[in-house]
Amino acid sequence: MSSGRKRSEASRLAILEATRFLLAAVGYERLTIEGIAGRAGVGKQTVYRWWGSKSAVVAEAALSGGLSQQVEPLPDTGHIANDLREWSRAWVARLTSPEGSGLVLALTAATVDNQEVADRLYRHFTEPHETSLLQRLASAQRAGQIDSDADLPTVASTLVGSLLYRVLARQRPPTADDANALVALVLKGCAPQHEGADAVRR
Amino acid sequence: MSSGRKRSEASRLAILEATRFLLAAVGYERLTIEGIAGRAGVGKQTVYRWWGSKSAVVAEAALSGGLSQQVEPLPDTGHIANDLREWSRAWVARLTSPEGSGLVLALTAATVDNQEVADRLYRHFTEPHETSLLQRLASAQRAGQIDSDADLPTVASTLVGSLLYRVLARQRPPTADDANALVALVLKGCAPQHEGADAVRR
Amino acid sequence: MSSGRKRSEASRLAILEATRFLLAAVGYERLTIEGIAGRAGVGKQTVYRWWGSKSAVVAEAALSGGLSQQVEPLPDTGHIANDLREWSRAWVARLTSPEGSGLVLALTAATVDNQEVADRLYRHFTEPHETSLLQRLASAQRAGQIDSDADLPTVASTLVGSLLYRVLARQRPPTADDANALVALVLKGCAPQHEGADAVRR
Amino acid sequence: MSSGRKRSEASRLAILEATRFLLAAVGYERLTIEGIAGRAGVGKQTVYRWWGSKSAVVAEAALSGGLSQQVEPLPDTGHIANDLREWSRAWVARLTSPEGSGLVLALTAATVDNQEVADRLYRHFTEPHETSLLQRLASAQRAGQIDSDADLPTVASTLVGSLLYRVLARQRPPTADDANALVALVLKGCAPQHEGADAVRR
DNA sequence: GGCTAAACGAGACGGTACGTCTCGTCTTGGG
DNA sequence: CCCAAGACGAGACGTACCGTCTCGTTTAGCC
Repeated sequence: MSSGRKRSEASRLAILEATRFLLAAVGYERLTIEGIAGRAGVGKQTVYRWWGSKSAVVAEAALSGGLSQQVEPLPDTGHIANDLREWSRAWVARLTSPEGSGLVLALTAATVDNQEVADRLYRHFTEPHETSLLQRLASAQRAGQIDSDADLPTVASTLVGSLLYRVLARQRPPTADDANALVALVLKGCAPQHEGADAVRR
Repeated sequence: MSSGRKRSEASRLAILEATRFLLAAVGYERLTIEGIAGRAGVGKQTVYRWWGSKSAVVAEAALSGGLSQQVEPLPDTGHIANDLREWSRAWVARLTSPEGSGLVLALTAATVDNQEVADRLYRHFTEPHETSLLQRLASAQRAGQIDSDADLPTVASTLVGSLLYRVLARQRPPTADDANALVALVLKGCAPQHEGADAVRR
Repeated sequence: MSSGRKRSEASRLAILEATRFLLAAVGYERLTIEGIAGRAGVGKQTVYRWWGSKSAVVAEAALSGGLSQQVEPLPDTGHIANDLREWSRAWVARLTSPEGSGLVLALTAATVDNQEVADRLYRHFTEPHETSLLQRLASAQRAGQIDSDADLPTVASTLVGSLLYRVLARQRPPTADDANALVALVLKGCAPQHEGADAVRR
Repeated sequence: MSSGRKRSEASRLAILEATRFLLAAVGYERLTIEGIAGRAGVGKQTVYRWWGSKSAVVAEAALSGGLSQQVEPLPDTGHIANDLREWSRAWVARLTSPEGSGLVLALTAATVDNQEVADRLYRHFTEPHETSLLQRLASAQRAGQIDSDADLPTVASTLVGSLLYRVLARQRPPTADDANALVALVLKGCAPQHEGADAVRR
């Protein structure tokens, strides 16, 4: 019962790096496995051995590259509005940077192409942001800055999705002002109900 | 100065129909011009003569097919909450139907692939919904049901984008309850300010 | 009822020429369809569209190139021994020339690989030589220079095959002397049986 | 300092056996080193360590398998015609058996591919037959059954090569009758010259 | 009503990339 | 030091489509 040669970590990294480079250079549609293998100095089989589809390589390349590490757990200064504004500012900046928007488009294409990849990307890329938001919102809720009846998951996914949508639409990319407007809208939407703040009442 | 043969309407329709069929059958990634031409009983050149790219055919096929006609201009019963709930219910139903979600995915892929197509799709597919929402919201604003300072474009695009995002994420598809929660959040977020409902202010 | 574009004669010829060149340059085993297509300036599909296997291209390339045209119909000077010596000299010269022997090896490999190609090569390459020999032998038989009971097909195929075998064995290639010895052996083997067996003498 | 593990005879035999099996099953062209190693339950490296090329393995497999052992040294009953007929009958039977003809084709392909293998195969496979024939012919010559001037090597190689050629041509395989006709032709061709039967001499 | 010219179906063309197979080499760990 | 296992870089396989380019064959207007 022998074991054979070990998987080459150098090749793995070269493939992911080449994928990231080419994704930025030519976009998802024009990205090819042959191109990746060529630029990584690797046989095509080595790509197929471990990934089996363009979308899978792209997913792992994106997840192991920049962009996802920085899921910094949202500051908690005690002031939810400031914290959300800060978060949204950073999120928008990242989404609208050249690499960021390109990556969002590529990952979206991969998501569209492949359910399994969609799951993986969601789990490692989008969900952490929602989770992180959720925790901060819950903390604000406990602090009484947010209504105790508020539907926090809806709030979180609205914040994340609404901005992503603006990037994907490829029309005017979202600005810091858009982000602030969104935060304002949503925060007021879940503000605590003391006396007369019964907006939706009727 | 003769004019030559006219463009064949039959071929045009056959191509769009074939595109719609194949899009549903195999998805955007595996859709090919050759496949479209073959199924439409048409030469490839006839496709290239009038469209020139996969994404362009897909865009026109989608826009000329179902889904987009029904941009009914949002009911105005005078009760904004009810009207938005009704709109969101219909919107979610359409997005989560098998054809609907498939089409959203395909159009997203086309949008990602091609800026020009992105513009066209936005203009004919998404924008009308936002516009229609916007008009209803403006009407509600005039009726005092919505705060006069509310940022209506942000409200509209949040409603549209937030639900689209949930479809694109391909995780749990949005439900009528999700839609209601979103409407409630957003409506409260732009409710009129009576006196001290200044939750976010401080 | 349309017809589509016609087959390109230029491509056909370029492919056959490239095949001949590469066969001489690298041999049958190292000949590739990609190499042929590349050197011919042609898409691979154009090769596969019309031939479908390496051996088939090689067969047609060989048959349409040199070597086979020259099945000159064997001189008939009335002197069978001289005529056969002349034929065998030319046959050996052709088989042992660099291109000749290379081609024989390649065609043999193709023959081994593919029965259908074997048939075609036999019919167009070897058989004509045997037929041509057979006719000359029959003429000699009528002239009384060859025994009337002689088994001419055996004689012809022995002459052809015996020399080919020496080329294929890739040991000492056959010489003019070998050819003469073979002719002498075979001619004596079918000499007329009268009294003094002076058939060929005059 | 130590001599390490000894070469595994079991692996060697398994490789040769697998080669023979696969040669019969799929032919030379579709035979692969990986296939051999796989079927032999052996690492590829073990094949490369000891042979280094497909043709080399095939050569050794063929030589160490059936077909070659039986180079029985030709009977000598004192009657050369009978002995040659007996030999040719056996030779044809072996060449035209399913395994025999397949092996001839495979070995021919190997011969074509590789000069070194060609030498080895000639030396161990074809030459012994010619040598054995040569000895019997020399004996007949001494017995006066064959002309003293006869070119025995030509006779022997004609007998061997002419029949091999018929197998390689892959048209009608040679029969016992063909063999007899060949023997008759050749034997008459080197029959002793009684008086003035010097047909070919001048 | 014949002429001309563009659009049509068909399908071959030079290409690119696919995903698979095999090559010959290299690495690992067990015997 | 040999071996089975098996990953590796390389590159050919045969297929699918790309977008372009002929081919006849309709099918309009226009004379």
